[in-house]
Amino acid sequence: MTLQTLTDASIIDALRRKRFKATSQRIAICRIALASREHPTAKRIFAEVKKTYPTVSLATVYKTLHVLKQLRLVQELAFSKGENRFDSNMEPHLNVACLQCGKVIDVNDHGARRLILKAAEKTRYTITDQRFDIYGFCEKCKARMRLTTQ
Amino acid sequence: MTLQTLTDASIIDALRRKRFKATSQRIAICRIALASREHPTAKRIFAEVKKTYPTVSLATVYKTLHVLKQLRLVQELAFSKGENRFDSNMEPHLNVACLQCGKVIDVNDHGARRLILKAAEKTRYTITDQRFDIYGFCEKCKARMRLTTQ
DNA sequence: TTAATTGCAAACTATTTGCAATAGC
DNA sequence: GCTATTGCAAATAGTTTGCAATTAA
Repeated sequence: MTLQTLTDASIIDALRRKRFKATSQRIAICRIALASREHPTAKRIFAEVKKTYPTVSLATVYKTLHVLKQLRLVQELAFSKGENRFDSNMEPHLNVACLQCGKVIDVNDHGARRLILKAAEKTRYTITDQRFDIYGFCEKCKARMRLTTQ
Repeated sequence: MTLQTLTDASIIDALRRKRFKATSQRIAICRIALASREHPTAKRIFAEVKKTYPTVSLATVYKTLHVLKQLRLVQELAFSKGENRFDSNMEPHLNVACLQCGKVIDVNDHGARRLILKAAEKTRYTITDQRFDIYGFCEKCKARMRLTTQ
């Protein structure tokens, strides 16, 4: 499923296929989580859903994100500090993250796929998922740091 | 610094160069954290250090691991559930992890380095670190699963 | 001598869980 | 109608912090 075909109908469908109830809260949370390319945190999604669904709870957001993981529609990315983030890009890709501002850029590169094949070959593991993170400093933060240290 | 040259003297040296005090607890924790290839958790390191240093505290282990991160001698790997793990292999490599038993195999592959260069080029980020995780099922667990489902 | 570090306990934060009320199927 | 799900509050787990006593430099 790609971003273009992501309608409420397709969300309801994906939920029902695995016998999950398509509640209105769930549909709203799924819509936001799956449409975002910003690798949002649970709290960020919560804040977004509240705009149209003021009574929703953070616990429901967490529970729905767990459902989306089971449906293999999102991946949870844990970091050594702060909250986890959720990524709806399930294709092998690179997350290039800024250590200063937290901005994450997705880079699609065939090298990622090639690396997975090689790892499978060398280890004889059956591969199901992957996470390629690259950490550093984005252009904006680099410029800002140059200014503050002069 | 490689595993072969990792002596107490070199640990003390690395600490002092950055003006950290070389306490006996720190040396013991560093020795264990840097020698391990098992991506240990803080608790695992704590249990190991206690064998020779029964009065050490978990807080000191965490503080020392933070020092090792500052020295760029270990990397902290967070997962969406459970404790973080610490990896003393600082070269670009793949962590091939079994989702069933948790076993992690390091795979050194030049493709990893190539991917970092490409990401830097495309995003203009200055890259400092990376983490390449591949998840799946190891041969042993696959065999075990075939047996239990038959 | 003095400033950093230790070990304890308490604090903190992100996430999960139990449960009565509610809503989908 | 039955069962899953919601939203609240409380619990949990991992990690961090404050502080008096101790130790390295």
